[in-house]
Amino acid sequence: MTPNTKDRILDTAQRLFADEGVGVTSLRDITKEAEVNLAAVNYHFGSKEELLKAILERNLRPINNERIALLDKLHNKNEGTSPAIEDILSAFLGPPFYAWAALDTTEEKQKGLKFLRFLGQCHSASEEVRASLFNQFDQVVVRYTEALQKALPNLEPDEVKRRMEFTLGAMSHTMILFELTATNESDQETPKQLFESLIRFAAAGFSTSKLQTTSKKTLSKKDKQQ
Amino acid sequence: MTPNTKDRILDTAQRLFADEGVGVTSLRDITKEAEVNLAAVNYHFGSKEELLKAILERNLRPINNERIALLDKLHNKNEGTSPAIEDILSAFLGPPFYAWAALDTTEEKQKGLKFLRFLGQCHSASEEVRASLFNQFDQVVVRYTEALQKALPNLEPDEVKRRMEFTLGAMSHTMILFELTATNESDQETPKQLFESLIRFAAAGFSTSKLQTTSKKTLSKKDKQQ
DNA sequence: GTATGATTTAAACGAACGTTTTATTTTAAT
DNA sequence: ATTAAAATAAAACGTTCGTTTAAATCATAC
Repeated sequence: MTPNTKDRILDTAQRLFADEGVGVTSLRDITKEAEVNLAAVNYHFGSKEELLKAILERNLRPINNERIALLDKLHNKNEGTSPAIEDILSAFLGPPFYAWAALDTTEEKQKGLKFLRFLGQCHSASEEVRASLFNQFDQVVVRYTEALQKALPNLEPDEVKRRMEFTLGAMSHTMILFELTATNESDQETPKQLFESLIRFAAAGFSTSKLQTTSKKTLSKKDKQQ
Repeated sequence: MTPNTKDRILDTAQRLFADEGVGVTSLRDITKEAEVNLAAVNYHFGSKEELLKAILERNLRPINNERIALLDKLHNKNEGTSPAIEDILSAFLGPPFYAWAALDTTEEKQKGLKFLRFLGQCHSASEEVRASLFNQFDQVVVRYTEALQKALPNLEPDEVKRRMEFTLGAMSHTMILFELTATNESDQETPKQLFESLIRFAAAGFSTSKLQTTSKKTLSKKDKQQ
């Protein structure tokens, strides 16, 4: 309950960043809540930005490692042929959620929720924050995009890239909203259902053929806004 | 090129909010760029938050009005039967993009890009910013969710709600990235293609049946992170 | 026990923030 | 031309920010 100063800062900052956002959370907020001295952040981390990077590093590393490991496992299992779209997406989208679901204590689950929300927010934060996030994340996205392009040979590679962006948007948005559905203790199935729905949604979006046009355009050039 | 003070503030604030984010953009940044006095913001708008609301109001109103009008038109055209999923999604996702594409001058297009990016950022900003955004937007989302639930009677209503959230996430993420693809002047087709891809992606995600399970789980309980 | 390095503490730094105040200029109606 | 209101300008308000400094405390090895 009372770890060393460094971990107290990390835990508290992680929670406040998730709750209030990185930009509006001050070092005074963090150190007061963590019950450590104001100067401790600069002593242990050097600056506020280095603290942010440390939080991202600490939590993202195992998740991204698992993403890569799961993709390798998928490639080994399906020698020669491409894995199923849904399996690829499950390996990509699953780890953050399953890592959270595997947490033991309710206290750890609570902290995990804050971090999922925090991660989702980072996707649309300032350029510096995004840079810290994508430092690790980029390589994972590139590898999964390549796997999806191989699994979808009838789609233009650029179309796969676009659909990967849509999936990333849906994922980050889901992470931000995740806390709202997961805090309801009486319903432990909803979080799992939410991520399974996301995987199915994205898999269907990836799998649709590009030239499918089931209906005509409903917008003409005259329908312009005023 | 040099409108009145009020519009100069609105235009400049819109651009800076989009570029830097709401939280980190100061009134001094805005008034310096707009070449107006610092006190002008509080004189014309009362506060920084009221300025933000004014920007959202000014730009969102026509887009949301068109969304409602297009949905009504769809319902009138398909009397009794539900409109096609892709038509509903096109009516919902199209207006921000088509409003931008209908802008005449490159200067207006540039400002429109900033606003799209700004809008996307607001979706995952602080609670107060989201409140200003959803003040109008909520009613539109509710109406479209109802239309989609009627068009997808085999899906649980909650599943439709979840897929609507996925679509909102993909949309806001796309808006943020939109500027990167649209600023390339040599390629005027890419922005249009991006939104059409989004609509097709979301339509496929909505249309998939809930119980479709094309493959087994790839994650076991033993695969927990360390 | 004493010395040495690591850590914590209290206090202050300069800068930037949103807002307010007061004075000056501009505008428009009589 | 005079007057009242609207708009702009300059300056200062009090707060909060991240960071730094310097002293005090703690831990540990000799």
